[in-house]
Amino acid sequence: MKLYNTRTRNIEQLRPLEDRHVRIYSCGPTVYDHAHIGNLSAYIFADTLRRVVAQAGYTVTHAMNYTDVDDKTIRRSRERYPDIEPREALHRLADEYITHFLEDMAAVGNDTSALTFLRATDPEVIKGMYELITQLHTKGFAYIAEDGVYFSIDAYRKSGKTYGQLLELTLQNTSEARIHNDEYDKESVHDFALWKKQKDGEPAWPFTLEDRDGRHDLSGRPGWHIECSVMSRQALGQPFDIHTGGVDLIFPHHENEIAQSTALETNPVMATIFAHNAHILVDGKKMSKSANNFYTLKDITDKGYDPLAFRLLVLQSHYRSQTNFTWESLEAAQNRLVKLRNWAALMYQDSTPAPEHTSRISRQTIGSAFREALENDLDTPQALASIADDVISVTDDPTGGLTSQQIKDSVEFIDEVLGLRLSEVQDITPEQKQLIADREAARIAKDWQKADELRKRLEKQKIELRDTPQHTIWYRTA
RNA sequence: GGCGCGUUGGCGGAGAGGUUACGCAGGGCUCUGCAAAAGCCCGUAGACCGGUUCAAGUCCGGUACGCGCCUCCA
Repeated sequence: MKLYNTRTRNIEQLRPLEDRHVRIYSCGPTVYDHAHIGNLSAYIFADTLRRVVAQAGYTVTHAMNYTDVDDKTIRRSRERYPDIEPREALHRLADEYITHFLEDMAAVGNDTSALTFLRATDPEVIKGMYELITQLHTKGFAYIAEDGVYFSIDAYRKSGKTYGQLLELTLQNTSEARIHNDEYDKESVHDFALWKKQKDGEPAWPFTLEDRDGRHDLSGRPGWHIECSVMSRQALGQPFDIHTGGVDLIFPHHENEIAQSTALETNPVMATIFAHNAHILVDGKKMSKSANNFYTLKDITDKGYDPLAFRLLVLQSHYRSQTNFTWESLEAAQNRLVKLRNWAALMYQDSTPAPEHTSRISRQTIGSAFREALENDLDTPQALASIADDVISVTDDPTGGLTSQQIKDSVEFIDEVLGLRLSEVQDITPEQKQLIADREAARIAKDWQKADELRKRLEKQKIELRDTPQHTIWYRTA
């Protein structure tokens, strides 16, 4: 398994730190609103990565966080529940959007049962953040300011570690814009908040730190970056193998996570591989909440599209390429999905094995082209192409010379790795099978009128028929 | 201003120094009682300008345009 590593800017062989076990951490959602399809594409990437790593023979521990405390969750919770105690309001809002999130995840084929979820406001996590910040403070990597506790990048650098492990940070590309925006009491413009003191009406957790001036009451809430540092360590230990997220998280989020997580360690590596997915664009621009040019899954389903068509659309392009979302391309993906399902339905139907192909195409050989593509930096477009080449269109026989059992195996294998849920295609009922058999009999008797009538009855049940030289095939219409 | 990425056929989107990506849409043919699907074939893609090479979408340099990050962000 090879994967592009942002840290080294190279495609690298995956070498798990523990034998046959791969630990993955994926930056999850901030639960203040519905996820948009750009968010979902990042989770489709993470889910597919986990599937591919698992099928490559590793056991996988995959952790994801919920950011359930930040500026946006706080603001929204106060709007929504103005009369409720702030922490309770926050919790309610988060619960609500976590539910929506899990629904969306399932709808686009992400297996949430394979994930270990952590919440930033979980008491264990809060405790972990308190401990880490305290230690950072004790060791001189953090300092107390007017409005909170900040991480000192200068101290981190002086300890001999690199701030800027994922991208080249120069004075020019970081300071200029930040100087003008800087409204906080930081020692350096690069420094970032580990903990923020409570403001009016905001939820807060007890927090005290002691320095030479005495004990400071800093009750408030965590900074964004510290959440991921603590949750990843609690779920996976450190260092772990793969850290995923969108490219927009490279800086500052992941850079800051690395600094926090490694300041107290001898090993400067937080995770071996940092893997980042490129964005989905709308009209050639990045989709974002702030630009208000985003679509949610509901927008897609409202137009009658299948959420799994969106998954297929995402998988059709490489995760490191920007993808321009258009309704036309979603339509194309939906058509392709329907055709894949029609092929999957063949697993319930008799097929005539063509001996010269049966040995070539099987669960194992889907593997060679398919698996090879996926294990090469998760090349899902190539893998999908190999399905078409090797499986679906090998011979005149629509089954591709596969027995129904082999099709079933192939479909299940594809599902296992791509999560397209093709195997959920239902078999037809015995009654429907009888109708098909009756029509066959009518055709043999050249009773065309009866044959056509039976076909019409099936069409009303959303089943269409194809007569091939070998036999009659059914498939479902939407 | 700094750093990085991209520019492929009607649309989306890959791999790749010499041979079909793939999908969707379109045209033709075959098959078929009809139908539909499928199969086969087709449309002479590779931003622009130079260079390297026997050979370049594919490597190198430059130009133009677009995008991302540098601020919350998948």
